[in-house]
Amino acid sequence: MNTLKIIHYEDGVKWKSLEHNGPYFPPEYQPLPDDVHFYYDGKKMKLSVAAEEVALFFAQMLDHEYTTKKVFRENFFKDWRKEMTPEERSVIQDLNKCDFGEIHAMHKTKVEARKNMTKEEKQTLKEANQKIVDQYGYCLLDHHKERIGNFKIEPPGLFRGRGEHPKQGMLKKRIQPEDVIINCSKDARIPDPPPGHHWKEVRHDNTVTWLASWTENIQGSIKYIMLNANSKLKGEKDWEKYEIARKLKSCVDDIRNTYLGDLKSREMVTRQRAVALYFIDKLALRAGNEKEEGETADTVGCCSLRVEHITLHEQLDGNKCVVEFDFLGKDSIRYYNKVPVISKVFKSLKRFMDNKEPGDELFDRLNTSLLNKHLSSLMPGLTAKVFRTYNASITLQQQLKELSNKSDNVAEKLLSYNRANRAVAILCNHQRAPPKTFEQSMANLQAKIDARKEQLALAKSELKQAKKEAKDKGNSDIKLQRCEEHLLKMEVQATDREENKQIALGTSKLNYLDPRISVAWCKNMEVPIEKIYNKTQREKFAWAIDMTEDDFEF
DNA sequence: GCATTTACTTAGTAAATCGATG
DNA sequence: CATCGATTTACTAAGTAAATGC
Repeated sequence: MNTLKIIHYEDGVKWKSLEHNGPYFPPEYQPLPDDVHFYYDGKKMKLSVAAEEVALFFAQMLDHEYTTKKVFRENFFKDWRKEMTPEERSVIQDLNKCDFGEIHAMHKTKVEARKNMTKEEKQTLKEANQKIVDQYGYCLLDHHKERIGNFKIEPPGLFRGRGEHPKQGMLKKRIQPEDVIINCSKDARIPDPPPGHHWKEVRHDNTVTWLASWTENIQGSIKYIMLNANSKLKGEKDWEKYEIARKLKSCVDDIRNTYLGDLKSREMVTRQRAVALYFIDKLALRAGNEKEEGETADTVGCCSLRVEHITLHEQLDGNKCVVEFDFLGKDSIRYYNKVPVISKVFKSLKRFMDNKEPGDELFDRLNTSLLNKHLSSLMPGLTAKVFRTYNASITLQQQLKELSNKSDNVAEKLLSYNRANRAVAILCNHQRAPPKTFEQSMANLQAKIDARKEQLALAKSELKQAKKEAKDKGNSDIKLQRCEEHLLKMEVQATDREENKQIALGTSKLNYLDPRISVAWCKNMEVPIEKIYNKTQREKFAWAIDMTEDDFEF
């Protein structure tokens, strides 16, 4: 357990043998039935197959907010016109004159029909899907059968970037076998391309973990077919990640002293680096790589913060030296926080912002590469994101210790667990859109609680009466207890749900919290592991569930 | 006991990080 | 140093299962 890296093979080699059946391709486009029409400027118009397919992509999304956005509409229209025949192109010049109504209606009918399928039809469909999974969903890696995470080629459609993405609405093209690179071992059977097709390339690169790849046409980036999270390869990588974070725990005090000392440096780079590290450590900010302007939504992380993203307050809400953050991070999720900082950091920030305007970088001498180089010199394997893992996991461990009691019942223990989990999610700014039916379902639950309370009160008085008349057979006592338990459970549920309105627990659970902390907690608290990890999660964290004793400490 | 609502799971894929490459 | 490639992290939506009400 002391060696950090599991050395399986010589450097960089990920496997010795890899065999699979290639990716699964989405079905071909089925042209619209003859009674479904597209209209331009009020006139019926039969589209070519290529133009029709793209029209359907748009029509399918008509209920979505995307289709009301200017950028989305413009990008879509531009790309759609490229798919048209010259004749179509000369007619169709204005998206506002396009009537997708019938196509949209047809789509909705189809969705409805799928929902209303009989049990048998659903069963048939399920079996067909299972057949696809059986055929394409697994591979042999070093003679072990492993599940593939995403074995399907992404179907064509309209690009749905997050936030104000400049490329939203562009046509994501259909991928052909001729676009796909297959990776497998030399001695493996090469997967058959679909009939009449060939692969772009077959290579045998055992220094990577992917089975197939293609280049996507929106950003020109590469997409990969990779293993499921429960695979040995991914599991070991995950374990390594947490071991590095634990190693940070052992030297984090030194590192903190180092960057606090660096705040006094005469070198601008060093001071900027120190302040950035202070943020990354204290606030669990992401590194913040620079991004190409105009290619993606305007989002930032620590190193790419600009002056308009922070406001300095000498005094705010009774605190001194408060930094107010307001920026869009990964996935255009807003980060808003008011944080009291030490005065040296505050003064440095003021200096960094001198003579700068909105749009200028706060840390103009710093980038993630520089920062990570420095970090790796402090501890092998240390990068900016290790701080997030470390701070997330250590927070969970602390919170669990603080919040949970052995004497609590299971529902209360789980509330404590969720609260600890939530503290981490808040730290990492993992948000979700409040569920559309949140208010309603909250009101429903409250109504049920009230009803139960009433019932309980009634039952209590009845019991009293029964005891008085000495005709109680002892079983209404138990009934009452059950009723009380149920009420408590619902109240706990209500609290939990309310507190969780805008917070997503999944991301931290899956990616930041050392599962051994949770496994040890379950053992200690005598909570079944199934209560905190569902089947998928148990599979992913099988390594931790197997190896962890109740005395594990992160 | 069945239909409907609600909760939970899984799939899908975009968007980050970070080291390698030229 | 900028770009690229591989891998991890992220949220949303669709699908499915469970709970609930009639």
